Parts: sequence; structure tokens; C-alpha cells
Amino acid sequence: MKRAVPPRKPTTAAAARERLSSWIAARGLKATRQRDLIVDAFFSQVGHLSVEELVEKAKQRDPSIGAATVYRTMKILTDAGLASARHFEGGQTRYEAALDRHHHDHLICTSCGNIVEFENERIEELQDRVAQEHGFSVTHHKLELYGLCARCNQQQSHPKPAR
Amino acid sequence: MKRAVPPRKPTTAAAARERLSSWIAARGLKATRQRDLIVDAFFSQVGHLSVEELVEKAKQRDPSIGAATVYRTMKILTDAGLASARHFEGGQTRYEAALDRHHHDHLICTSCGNIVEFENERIEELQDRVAQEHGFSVTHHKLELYGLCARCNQQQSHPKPAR
DNA sequence: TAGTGTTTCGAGACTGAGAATCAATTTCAA
DNA sequence: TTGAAATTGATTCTCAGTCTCGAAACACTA
Repeated sequence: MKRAVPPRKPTTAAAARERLSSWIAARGLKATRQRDLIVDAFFSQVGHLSVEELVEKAKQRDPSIGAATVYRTMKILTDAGLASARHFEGGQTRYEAALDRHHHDHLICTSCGNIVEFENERIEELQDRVAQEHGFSVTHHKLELYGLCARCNQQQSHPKPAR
Repeated sequence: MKRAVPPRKPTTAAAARERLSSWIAARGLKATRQRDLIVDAFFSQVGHLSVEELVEKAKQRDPSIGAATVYRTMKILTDAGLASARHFEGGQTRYEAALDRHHHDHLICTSCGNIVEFENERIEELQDRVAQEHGFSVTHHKLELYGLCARCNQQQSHPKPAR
């Protein structure tokens, strides 16, 4: 389950830290070294990180960081609207950056774990219509497409000969 | 979290038991009293049952039934294509009958827990198109709409006055 | 019907993700 | 600098679900 994770643009991390610090100040929380470190680790990656991966990244910068702190910090980031939690198949929560992003859904490769985001206005409209027909007022939804990505598909159809 | 659960048509349960027994015979498994009992309990309900609820139902018929057996039996039913596992928000797996049914998605009321099924061919088509555009070959997907059902919506907009 | 080799059973231990607890430490306004 | 309040890391707890194990049930044969 490898995943390509090029570095996120530094401006995003900076903006996020700024937003976080005002959010923290606004409700009597406190700025801490650990929090900054975890936020940096999170925003220096793109993609959908599990807490486990994030703990690993954080520990590279400071081995004394505890997993509980990472859990707590990600919850704060989520509450502040800077990250959003995703529950894909596999039972592990993954977080993605949510700063100034709007809604999107996901394509997930079940072979390599790669996650691709997409938006589709038409699908959203049809969902709303379906909900309306059933008298539901929808607050949020989850649309995930699972399968093989282009690369894994290719490897599947042209497998290396067994030696 | 109440849920209306009218009894399922008896023919379904009978057909399911038949299918299960041939599936069991085909791979050297054994027919047991507990398995029959759990299958009966499952197919005598409609809706999306959690293992917890199913254990309760099973224990009503035989208090000595263990939860592990219910887990194991539901896994067999799933493998045999007679039930399918759904992972909605809340972290508990729910099972629905899958005999001779085709694909559908779900509307979930976050207030009363009611779950409504729907099908929409247009949405499926658009999903396929999106996947294709990204080079994915989709094996399965998950579409869940969360919100308030008609009844809960109404209670929300006309709340009882506090006494 | 008894004998025999598997499979399955129930109870309880175990697992993994995540939340809660707690004593010790850190933050920050005064 | 002080000290109340928030935070930390370690640990424990919870919850859903799986695994293990000795005992019991099943299916098949003689």
C-alpha cells in the first residue's frame, strides 16, 4: 500500500497555522510545541493520512510525541475546519487537509491504496433529488468508488511471468 | 434509534435456508442447530441488523447461543451471498438480506436511525463515467446519504414546547 | 447403532483503533 | 515570577470483532 505524497505547498501550512492559532486563542486553548509540530507534519504532506502514519511522521521530528496527542490534535484541527476525517474501508480514520476546499468524493484503489478525489455536480444534484423524493433533508453524504487504478489495472492485465 | 421491523416473507427465509444448506454441503461444512436458528432469526426481520441486535434475537430462542457464533454465521451467510455487510457511520457492521436482490444505496436518518434503500441508474452511470475518466475499474462502491427523514424533519420544525 | 474423524460450539482471551484518566509539565496573563 | 488552567505522555479503558481451546455435535461408515 504505497502512496505518492509530494510535499504540500508551504503557503497552505502557513495559512493553516495562522487559522489554527486564532481558533485556539478564541477559545482559551494553548499553543504548544507538539501541536505546531503535528500540524506541520500534517500539512507538509498531501493525501489522506492515517493517525498511525502521522504519529510516525511526528516521531521523526520528536520521538517523545505520544499517539494520544496526535489523536487530540487532529480532533482540534477537524473542529477548526482545517482537516476532515474520512472513514474508508479498512477501519482506520484518515485525515485530509480541508482549508478552503470544497466538497469532493473519492476513488480508492484497493490494490495500491492510492486515493483520487473528484467532484461531480450532476451526481450531487441527483442525490439531492433522490433525498427529496424520500422526504429526507441531507446533511452530508459519502460516495466512494473502490477498484483498481490505471496503473494497477495494467499490472493486472500484463503480469510479470513467474520465474 | 427505533426501527420499524415488520416480519419478512417466510418464503425468503425458506429459500435462504435451502441455498445455505447446499452451500454448506458443497464445502464440507456442517449443518448445525445454531446456524439454522441464527439464519431464521436474521431472515425473520427486514432491515439492517447489527450483530448485537441479532445476538439478542438469537438468545431469545436459545439463551446459550454465543456472540462469536453469530459473528461466524453472518460471515458464512455473507460468503454464500445470502447477506451483505454494510458499514454505516457509527462503527457497527449491519447486515441486510441479499438473496436475489440487486444493488442499491442508502438514505440514513441520523436522528431515528431509519434506513431507506434506493436505486438510481443515472447516478450509477455517472459514477462509471467518473471512474473511467480516471482510469479506474470499479469493483464496488458506497453511496450513503445522511440527514433527517421526513418524520424527524417534521418533529424538528414543530418541536413540542418545553413544559 | 456404535465408532470415528471433523467441524463447530461457547467462553473467554486477545486485538486494534480510539477515548478517557491522571500525575507531571507547560503555557501565558497578571 | 507566579499560579491557575490547559496539555502532555503513559496507561487504562471501551468497543467491535477475531482467535483459541477443550468439549460437544455432526456426518459418515461399518
